[in-house]
Amino acid sequence: MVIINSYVELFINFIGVTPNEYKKMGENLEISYGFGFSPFGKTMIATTRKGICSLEFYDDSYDEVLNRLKSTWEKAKYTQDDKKAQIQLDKIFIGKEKVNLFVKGTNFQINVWKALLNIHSGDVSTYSDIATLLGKPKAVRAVATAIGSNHIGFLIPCHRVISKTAAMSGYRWGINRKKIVLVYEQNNI
DNA sequence: CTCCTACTCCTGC
DNA sequence: GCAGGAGTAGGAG
Repeated sequence: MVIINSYVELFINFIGVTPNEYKKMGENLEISYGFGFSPFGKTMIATTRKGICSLEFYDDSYDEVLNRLKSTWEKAKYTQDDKKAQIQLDKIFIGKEKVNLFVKGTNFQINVWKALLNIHSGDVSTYSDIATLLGKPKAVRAVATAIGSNHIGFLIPCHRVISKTAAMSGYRWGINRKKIVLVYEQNNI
């Protein structure tokens, strides 16, 4: 069951490439990344010309999220710009405007991530609902794995997927943060 | 091929 | 209520 309410939401344009497609274009990719703050703590954001390719929360050290960025887009050229990053973060979390996303994943992962975009702010869904939505009701664990490998926090709303028994289940950036994001959204509809 | 998993269901306490 | 096990489909190497 995916509950859909109607209210204004970020308009998200989604471009996905498979690992093979990325191999062909990887050499020319330029990534601008930086560290800033969002309502949910320290945040790293990275963008290409095609769109945002990473948005991750971190607590003490950014080593982990930066390493993950660089291993995902291993052939890209990187420039750091924290000021630009903070401006982007402010637009995302405070304003409401169009956002382009650029992600790398298998077809299965991309389909799962697209499905997440249909869960609106303030609503939640479950892993089995997403699996059913994709026509593979038994692929629950595979769906969960795909959701867990999402690198674009908040914008691809993996925090809106919880387990069927109403437990929060997992979150890459900490269960506690998952709760905080959900409460924040329910209060900001 | 052999692992592993941000799941779910069913049991038995 | 909680703990443990089986079933499960895909992904990663």
